[in-house]
Amino acid sequence: MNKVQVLLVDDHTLVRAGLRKLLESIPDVEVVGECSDGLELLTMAQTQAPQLVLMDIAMPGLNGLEATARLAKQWPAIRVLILSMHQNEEYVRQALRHGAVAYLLKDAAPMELELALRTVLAGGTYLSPAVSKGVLNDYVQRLRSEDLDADALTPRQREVLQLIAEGSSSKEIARRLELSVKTVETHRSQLMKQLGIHEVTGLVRYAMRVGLVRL
Amino acid sequence: MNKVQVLLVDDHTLVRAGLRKLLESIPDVEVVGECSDGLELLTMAQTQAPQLVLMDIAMPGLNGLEATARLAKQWPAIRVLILSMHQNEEYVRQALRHGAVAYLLKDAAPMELELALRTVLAGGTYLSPAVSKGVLNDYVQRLRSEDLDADALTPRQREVLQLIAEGSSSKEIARRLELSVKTVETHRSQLMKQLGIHEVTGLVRYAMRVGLVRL
DNA sequence: CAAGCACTCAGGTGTTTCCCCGGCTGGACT
DNA sequence: AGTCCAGCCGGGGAAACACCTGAGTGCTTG
Repeated sequence: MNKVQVLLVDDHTLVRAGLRKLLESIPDVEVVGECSDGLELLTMAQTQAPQLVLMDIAMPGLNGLEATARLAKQWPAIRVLILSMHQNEEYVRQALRHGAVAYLLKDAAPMELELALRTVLAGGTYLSPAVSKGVLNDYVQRLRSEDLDADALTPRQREVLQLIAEGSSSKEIARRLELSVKTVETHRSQLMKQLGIHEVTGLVRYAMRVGLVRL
Repeated sequence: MNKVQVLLVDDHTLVRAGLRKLLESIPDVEVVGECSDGLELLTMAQTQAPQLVLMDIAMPGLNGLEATARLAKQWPAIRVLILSMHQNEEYVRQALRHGAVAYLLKDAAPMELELALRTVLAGGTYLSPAVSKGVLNDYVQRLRSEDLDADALTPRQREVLQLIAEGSSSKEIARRLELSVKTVETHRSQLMKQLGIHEVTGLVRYAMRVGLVRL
């Protein structure tokens, strides 16, 4: 049975050494190389052809996020596990967006590393608990804040708002709802006044926040 | 030390009895009443004044979701834990939106109940692992699907699109970016042509999908 | 070097919004 | 009976937008 070949990327030598030990303590894992920055990774990825890359996010030169993006473009088969100190949600978003399949916090429990590895190899995505908790809370928070203000609207207003947010012009809305264009415009104005919003774009964002339209 | 007073709502007598046993096996928990539907709950909430309500989602008459919403309006201090067979994401959304603080699957491990209770009493929100996993996957999925098409845009276009989606008019954008209004309008047109979108609203939705602007 | 592309700007035309004003109905709650 | 409010409709005008053609710059890439 083949071992999983992992490439290690971190600018701190000592950290790298520690991670290597940790990785090698996991059965079926083989560290095939180490790099100290993103550029080095890009060349080494070619020669070593690892299945996995475990990479720090903060590095001089080409940082982990950028490196992930480029790697994903050139060798999409290589899975990237991001290692980071911050559970900053923006970083997480960026990482995932750039194709990372895991986001591990540096203060995670050692066995998390193995867990993440296994999850990733099984085709999944792993986020450190603290991170995923943040994501979940965000999600919940958003849902919570919704209908509180959404029921400030009358049924008709909701209906019109939804059509607006879906991209219909006043004329189209009038046709669909069998109303006069003027009436639709009145609803529009009312909506804007009540919500304190003065552009269509704001209406769309509002409609999405309250769940009237999906992404 | 006072016990936590819990009200149990489920239309199946046997299920109710089982849950009661389960709850009573948890220290510091006291079941102060049982109801078989939402309407009954609304009256009993008054007389029993429980801190917690553990409620099935599927019930004749007033279902769990509706009941949660009404309860939240009248007695916002009472925390509702939803019990459900389905991990249907829409149900979860609805439940949370209506003010539920937990969403438990009926096939969860018994100790999950205690865990959920403690989490909720500590002011948190609890979702069964299978549920939160779904939520997370959704989140990740969305982020993934994004930049695939987002990098079809040039930096300038992204910049303009973001400002549009944030509610700026062409004039404002021109001022901020120190461009002519005409140039901004050109970018607008280009964006629309490239993306096959013909209204501002569509641009906003697109911008949100690709994560250029937040809700 | 030529081609391609991002980016810049302009003129012009028709449409759509946005916001102001006004008025009329019917149902609900007091 | 009176008031409140959702819903309906209109005129009119300034601003913004959508769509078009055309054009000049500079950088990159084959």
